[in-house]
Amino acid sequence: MKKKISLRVIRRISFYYEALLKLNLPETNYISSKKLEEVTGVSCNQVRQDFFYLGISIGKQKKGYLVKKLFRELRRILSIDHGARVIIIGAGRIGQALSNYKLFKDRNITVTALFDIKPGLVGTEIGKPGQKKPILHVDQLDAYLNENPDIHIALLTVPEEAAQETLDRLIAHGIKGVVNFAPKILKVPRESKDVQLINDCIGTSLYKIVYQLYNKK
Amino acid sequence: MKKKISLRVIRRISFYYEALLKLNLPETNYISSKKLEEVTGVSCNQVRQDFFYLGISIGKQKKGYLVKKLFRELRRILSIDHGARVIIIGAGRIGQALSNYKLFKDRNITVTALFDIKPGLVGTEIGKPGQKKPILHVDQLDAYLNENPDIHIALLTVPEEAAQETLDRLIAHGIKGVVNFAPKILKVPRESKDVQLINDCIGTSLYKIVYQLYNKK
DNA sequence: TAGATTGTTAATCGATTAACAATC
DNA sequence: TAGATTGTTAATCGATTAACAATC
Repeated sequence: MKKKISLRVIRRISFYYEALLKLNLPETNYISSKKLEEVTGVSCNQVRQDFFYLGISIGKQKKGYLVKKLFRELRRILSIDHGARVIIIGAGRIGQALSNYKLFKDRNITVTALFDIKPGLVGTEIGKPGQKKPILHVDQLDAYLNENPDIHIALLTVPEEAAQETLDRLIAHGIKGVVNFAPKILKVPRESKDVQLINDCIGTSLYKIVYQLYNKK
Repeated sequence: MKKKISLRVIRRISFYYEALLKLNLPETNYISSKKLEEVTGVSCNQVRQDFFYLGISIGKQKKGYLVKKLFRELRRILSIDHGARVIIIGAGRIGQALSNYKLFKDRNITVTALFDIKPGLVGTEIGKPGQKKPILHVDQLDAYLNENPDIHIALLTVPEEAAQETLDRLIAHGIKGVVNFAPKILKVPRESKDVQLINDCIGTSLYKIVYQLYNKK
């Protein structure tokens, strides 16, 4: 029975990893939970709690965590060395932005292709020379996934109205993980419970700001 | 002393609002918490709990909530009738996508202008005819905010490297609420505790999917 | 009336924070 | 040694779920 790891934990783990990337310390240095608090904003107690929960017990009292070892553990947890390959459905502005996302490069995630239905887009390529990604027609999805059996993840950036329908189609084609960026909560059909879906609806957090700003006493 | 309302509650409230928009029921209809569960995926218990917590007690036993009244309450909580006006800092693909975001229109949020530093962008306009928004230079920010004293919210879509610096600058110019979309946790300086900041880092949830997919037993 | 649905309280669950003995 | 920092447990906090009396 696997321990369940919440999105919150994974998100913090990714903060630690990014902070480590950015600090660019020699591999033989040590970094303490206190220092990690400083650079990530996550309390040192939370840092240690996370490490404990995930079974990372590599710290040395008085010193902290060996950068080399910590890197290795974080990479393992985030499955960075798997080098996940993903596709993007919807080649609008958000899809295009994601196709070139620096964050993904740092995590060894490769966008291999985009899919759309717009005649002006389909058949073109985007990205810098040497990293060009084709924009294919959604009808080519099935063939593409057959040719690329290592692709299990899709990022969904189609318009809200097409989102649920497209998700169903992706699942029918065997996709196992989907991140939905449209501002609409999607649901995985009952019969496909093994499919992972995250609703990462862009911009919805704006309403907290609006709420707070207009409800000050 | 104001009750603290978490982002989660506000997000769910926005789901209810959107569901209501989409269902487009006659104002004299009733909608039950059970029906809201069906269309939003939020359990009926949670729906009633939220309404109770927010002081919305307008239900009728056996019927549910009068659509007209419920709309009014949700709009009030989300401050939709305030018609918030916001600016976007960073006119790249994500900034441009947000400037034309359907979700914002539904919520009566208006993007009035974008800011950037790129010579090719500054001075141009984007958006459909009749809704064109200027792209101004970041140096014009101060003057712009003086001319538009009703603008208190900025959406931050600059590259990661420039994010913290730009946030500090926005705060110096009097901005009171910021949503950060860059995949980097930003912090509000200690001396500006009244500024609301939400780190809505796009794409970071992808790591949960990757994690889950590569850690199946 | 019987059935459905609310408002509200209590129980449960999960996540964060605090504390501290162990020890390098 | 004294001080710092870990790993781990316990306490706290907050959010969700369950239950049910009230009542239309």
